[in-house]
Amino acid sequence: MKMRHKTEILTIAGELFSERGYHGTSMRELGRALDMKSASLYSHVKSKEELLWEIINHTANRFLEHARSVPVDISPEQQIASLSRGHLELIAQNLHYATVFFHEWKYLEAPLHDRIKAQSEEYEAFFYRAIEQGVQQGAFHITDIHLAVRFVLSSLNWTYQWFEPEGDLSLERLAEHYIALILNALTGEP
Amino acid sequence: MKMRHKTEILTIAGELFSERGYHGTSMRELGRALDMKSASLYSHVKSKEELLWEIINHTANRFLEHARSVPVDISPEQQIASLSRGHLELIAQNLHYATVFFHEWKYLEAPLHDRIKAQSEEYEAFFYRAIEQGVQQGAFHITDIHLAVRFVLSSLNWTYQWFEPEGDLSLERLAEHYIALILNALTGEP
DNA sequence: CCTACCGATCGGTAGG
DNA sequence: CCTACCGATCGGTAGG
Repeated sequence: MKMRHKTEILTIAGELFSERGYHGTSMRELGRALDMKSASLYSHVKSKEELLWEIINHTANRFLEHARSVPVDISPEQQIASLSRGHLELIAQNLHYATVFFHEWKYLEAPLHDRIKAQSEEYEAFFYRAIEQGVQQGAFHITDIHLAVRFVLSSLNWTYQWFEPEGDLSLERLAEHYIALILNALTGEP
Repeated sequence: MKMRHKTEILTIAGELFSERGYHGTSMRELGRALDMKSASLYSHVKSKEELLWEIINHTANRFLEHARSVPVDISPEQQIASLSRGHLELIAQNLHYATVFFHEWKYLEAPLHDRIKAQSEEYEAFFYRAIEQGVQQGAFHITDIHLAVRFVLSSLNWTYQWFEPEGDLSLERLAEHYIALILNALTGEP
């Protein structure tokens, strides 16, 4: 009859949702993983969707927090490097949450879905402005900044699909190589 | 009482699975979208998972077919360009199937899962060999080819998450810009 | 945190 | 392709 904290429930929910999907995980399975009855979960959350929302919203906030912490008075290259490194670290160090975030956010109901969408756009704007600065300063050679933002974020996001925290490839090495590839892509002559 | 073809069922299943997920779509919903009872679906397929398998296997085969059709006696740059263009075309022109492929393949049962995994590795090898050739010829400056393959495929794969076939951005323009960014990334000085 | 339970829905089958 | 139906499971509530 030991009491659970909400964060403990969210952690296990993140594991199960990332492995089997939100719709593929039942409250009974989650209860079983926590050694409690599914009915007891409802004293911590008011619905299954609340679990999904908390995982996704928490992750979105962490992405935004990091982006806001990147200085804007460093070079565009350094901004892109810092944004990219933070992005990869967040994914690699919170693989379950990141997987749920990327994989399941579209299953949130409309108002919540829209809030995440707005946060994503705010987040992308940090990449946009860094690349824009780089173009203005002549460091980057990009004719479609929006497309370049998509390209950079695509290469970073997909990491959740294959990265193994216990594998041979360290996060440091991954980040170093990816940042080099991204900066090459942005600076290359047209 | 009009008869349905299996491809028609698969097309609608692809739409529903891509929008609501495999676990989030019921056979009754699929039947409703096809104007038939869910029980009747079982004269076409033996299980819900067969629908998922056919969509994913068909998509995997099309990816492989294109990769095999790319000549190996053209320059590494041209090989990467052709592989990338084909990849983007396949996603953009089969957005529902591609979404199901990327999003739901992990929900296949182990033996089917393994077959798709093997096909994915075979597919990645085409990118690997093209980049390897480019490195040997001095055109690409890459120290970790596996990581470069991941990077390239990541940037391409994520397209299914945001591309709108009816939107302002044409497939041609997308492919042109992405190929330039990818080749920049691979050729850039270290 | 539990037991007991609700109506709804699930994938799938029998038999025509 | 249909009607009728199966046992299992779903998210969630009542009441303690």
